[in-house]
Amino acid sequence: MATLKDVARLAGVSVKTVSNVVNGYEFVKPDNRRRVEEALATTGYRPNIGARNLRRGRTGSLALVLPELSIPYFGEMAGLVLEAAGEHEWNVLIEQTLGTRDRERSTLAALGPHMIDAAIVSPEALHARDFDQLDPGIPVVMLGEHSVDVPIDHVGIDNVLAATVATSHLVELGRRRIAAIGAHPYRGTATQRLDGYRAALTAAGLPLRHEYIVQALNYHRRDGADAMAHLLSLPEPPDAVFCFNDLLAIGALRAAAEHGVSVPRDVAVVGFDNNEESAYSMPSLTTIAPDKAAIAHSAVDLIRRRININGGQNLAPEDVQTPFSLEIRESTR
Amino acid sequence: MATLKDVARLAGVSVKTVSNVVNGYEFVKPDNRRRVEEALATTGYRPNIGARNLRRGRTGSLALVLPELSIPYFGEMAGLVLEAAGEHEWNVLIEQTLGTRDRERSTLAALGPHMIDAAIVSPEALHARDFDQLDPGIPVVMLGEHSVDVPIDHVGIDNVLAATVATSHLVELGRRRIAAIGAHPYRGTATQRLDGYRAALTAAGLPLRHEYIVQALNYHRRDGADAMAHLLSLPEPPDAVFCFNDLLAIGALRAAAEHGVSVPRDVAVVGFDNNEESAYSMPSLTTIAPDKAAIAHSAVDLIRRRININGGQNLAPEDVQTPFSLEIRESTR
DNA sequence: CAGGGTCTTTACAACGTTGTACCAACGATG
DNA sequence: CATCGTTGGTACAACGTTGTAAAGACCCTG
Repeated sequence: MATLKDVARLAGVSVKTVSNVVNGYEFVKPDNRRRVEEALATTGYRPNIGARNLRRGRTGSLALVLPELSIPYFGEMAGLVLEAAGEHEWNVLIEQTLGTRDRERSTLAALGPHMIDAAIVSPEALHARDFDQLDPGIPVVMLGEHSVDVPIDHVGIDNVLAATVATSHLVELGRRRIAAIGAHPYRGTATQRLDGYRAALTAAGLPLRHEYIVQALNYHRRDGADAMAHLLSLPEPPDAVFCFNDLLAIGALRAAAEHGVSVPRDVAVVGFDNNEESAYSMPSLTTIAPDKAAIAHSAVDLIRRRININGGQNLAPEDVQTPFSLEIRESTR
Repeated sequence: MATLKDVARLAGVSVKTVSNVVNGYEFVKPDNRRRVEEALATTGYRPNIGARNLRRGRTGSLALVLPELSIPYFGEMAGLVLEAAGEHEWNVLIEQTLGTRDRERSTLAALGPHMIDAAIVSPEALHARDFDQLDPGIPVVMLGEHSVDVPIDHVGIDNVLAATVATSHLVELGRRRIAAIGAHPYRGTATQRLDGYRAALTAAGLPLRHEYIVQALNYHRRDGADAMAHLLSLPEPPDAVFCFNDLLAIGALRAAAEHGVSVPRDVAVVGFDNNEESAYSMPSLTTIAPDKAAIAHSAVDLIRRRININGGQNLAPEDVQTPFSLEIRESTR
């Protein structure tokens, strides 16, 4: 593999002149520039990024920390973050935490300032004090989850509002026994979505019935199916269900079908996330559709802001709210 | 950020002795070792991976090149590759090609030997000669697609056999008008799956009807729906369909429902890939289930083999076939 | 043609790490 | 006591790049 030295020898100039040509430095004599460019071409020179970064003190990589790539929402988000980061010539190193606090913590701790310039974290089980682990010099943006006590940049939609919109939609359909699937003991977004659900019911003058609020410790399809089966076994089953993500909703659709309950006639279902699969489920799924591309771009922008503005240490943490919409499909039609 | 030098000064030893302690070198006096370890702890030293790799001549990263993370199959595969690579302390840099030959080629070319130790590539549109772009010093493993002319390691299932199994399953159900969705002008796996489909029909003494073979230029849900709609509009529509991936099949299920055609009664459907969503579709999808974890592990193993065995340059390219099974669900029951 | 500025190039050091070579102390051996 | 091998430690160079400082070439002005 050719190095600057090799190219310099071939072109008959110093190493630094080659470096200057490679980096687009202005003041190089046309004659030398030509010879260097020829030498670059014949050697097929490619800069050693590692060495460059060692010298420059940055790495050119971002870390993207998320629970699991096999979960559609995170797969889609990861793809968009890759694209957004690529526009600024960042490589992306993806780390999976599998949603456990242990792995989230150790990943945060292992994120040496040497491997990456910044991190985008989609936490699931982190506590506020876990962020102490993190090197203070490295900017972090949190996606989705919004741990209030941590002074860290954050991007996401207004979960309370979105949940209210979703629940109100069910109210407007004339449903009166509206359940929620996805309550969670300490997941922040779950709490916010539950708040929005409650707010919508209260605004509509509907009672809050605790038996209509079902926990889900994981947000997989199976959990949604189990929760729905439970709801349908109640003496007075709901006539609508708001699920805190699309996977839960997909599971709920299946459980409904297996119980011979028609969606949306007997039970209307709303999801959250707008996974690609939700447009094709049977029936297709009404869902809250966050603007995922906007989330990805905002996250990258927040990082650029902290990196470019001298250290960005004493910038106040920002909280960017990205738009969302309610995508109405067959499951509530 | 503390460096070896800082730790050495604090412990009152040379830089190299600290380096020796960090790297577990045996012959360090207990007394010094203790002092160094204390200094390491108080400074919170973390090795600069970039510098280490520059010195050692390796990067500690793999590239994973695939079409799109938002496609469930690749999301799931990426997650498994991350885990498999993590077991050997490799970081994974993911690059999306969006399935275009241009981006696949430029990604291959940009894969300097400096950023990564090796690459795992899941090509979609690459031609054999595109691999010339690649630095010969960097090991590559291809997933799925098997471009015959390229002397490169490869991991995947036996696509011809798997397609035969899928099609034969439909034959055994008593279906006689079996269609295939997913033919593709130059995608290798498509050709192989078509071969397997043809072989199964021939073995069963069924005629090959060209109107039952539908192209799909992309393998998304929409393409499957379009193809199915087309098939159902034929004067003699099929009574079974083998789709070359699960997304096509999911689309086909929806098109069938929209045409008032019952699955599996009127048309049985088989997919390929066993996406997680396929166990929850309505009806759930019979599908070829490759052992994805085995693919991920084999790919990482092939890379380790090439890297460990001195240069691995003159090792014959290996072709690892991983197991698969037929997962029978409602769509053929 | 001396003086000054602008362009152009270069040698050197440094980023943080590790391999190599070498030196020093030590106990054991002859 | 000279020699040797083992153990423990160090100085230095090198990985490939770029910032700094300084030197050289050039052109203008008076």
